[in-house]
Amino acid sequence: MSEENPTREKILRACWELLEGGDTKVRMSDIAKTAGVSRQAVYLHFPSRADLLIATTRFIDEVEKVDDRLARSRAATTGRERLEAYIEAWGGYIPRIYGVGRAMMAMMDGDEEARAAWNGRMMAMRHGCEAAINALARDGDLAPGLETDDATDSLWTLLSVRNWEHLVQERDWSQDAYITEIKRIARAAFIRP
Amino acid sequence: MSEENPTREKILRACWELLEGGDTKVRMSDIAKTAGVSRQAVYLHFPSRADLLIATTRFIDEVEKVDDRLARSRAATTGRERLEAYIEAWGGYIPRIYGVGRAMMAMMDGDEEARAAWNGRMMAMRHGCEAAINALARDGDLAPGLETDDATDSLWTLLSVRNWEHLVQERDWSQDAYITEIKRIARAAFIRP
DNA sequence: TTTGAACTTTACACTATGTAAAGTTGACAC
DNA sequence: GTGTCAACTTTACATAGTGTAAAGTTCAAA
Repeated sequence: MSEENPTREKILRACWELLEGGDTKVRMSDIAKTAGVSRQAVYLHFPSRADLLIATTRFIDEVEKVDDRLARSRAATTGRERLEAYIEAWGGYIPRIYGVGRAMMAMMDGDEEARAAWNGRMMAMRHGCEAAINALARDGDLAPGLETDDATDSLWTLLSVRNWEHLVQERDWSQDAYITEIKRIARAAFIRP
Repeated sequence: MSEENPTREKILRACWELLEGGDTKVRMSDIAKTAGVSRQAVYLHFPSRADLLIATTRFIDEVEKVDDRLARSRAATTGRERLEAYIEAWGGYIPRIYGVGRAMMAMMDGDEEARAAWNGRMMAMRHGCEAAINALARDGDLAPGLETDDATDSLWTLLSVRNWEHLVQERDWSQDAYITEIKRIARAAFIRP
């Protein structure tokens, strides 16, 4: 897991666990307690709460192997397949990062570092959208009258964590129903009829 | 404006103005200073920051006449017209409330009262979505295989403030481009081909 | 001239982050 | 054994913002 320091890892796992638990207000002292270390020990490893959250997202990425998941969608040959594969890959990943993502998003206004870190991740996700849209365009399957840039922004918005939150968390959709519906909308909106 | 108390109104307008200005961290003391009253005077009129924000959204609703705007979409006869009219009405209203909305959304995890108030507004918006979807279904124009409940949730998600934020604030889309694209996606996703 | 409401001023309690520094512990070196 | 170093704990404190409390000011109306 590329984490050789056991205390650091205990803290990261504690942070992950607590945020995953849906606790909306996780304090540094909560994390310390869960990790079984003193609050000050946390500051020995992470200069600030924002840094800890950012490190936690990176840690999750490694443990859950995001890149591998998303890379798989690149194997698809046609644009249509690629679009679906990407929605499945990213859409399936959202629940894994939602806990920490929520905390990061909450921290975004106020902490510039957290904002940049989260935006960076979202821009990486946008590249996947761009690749899918470009593959569609290459096949001549992109809906007529659409610029690839705009279609990329649209798809990126459709796949946002907030939309997942709206449907799965607030409206109680199942993960499967979410994936199915997003694919349906994406097909309808981006693929030439 | 139904606001007979001048000091109270000064505070509400100050709050509105500051949040509209994009300031992400507006403090009670900032609002007091802008309103030209002492910080304590604010607490004389509003028990807490959450209450002030909630009162501000209501104030904006009255000044901007949301209900009137949204009601106009009800005049449309066909489902297709109604869908477009509703997207224009609500989509056009989002920029007016975005400043305060952002502050409310930021406050949502942490303050149950703020959460309930904002969710209430969003559920009211969902009713408009439901009416548009029902009108489409009545005309036999709803895309096949769609339950009206699910379609309502989908449209509601598509029209979320967060999606407007993604496109207009983060990706620099014009308001017109936003409206046009949301209408396009909605047509593609919800109307029988 | 008094009274009362609205507002100001001053002070303080509380919570969470983050800084600072002295004390403890245990492994490893010699 | 003794010393030393790093990692960790403990205690204390600075800071920022919300919200409470209460005494003082002002001004208009009875």
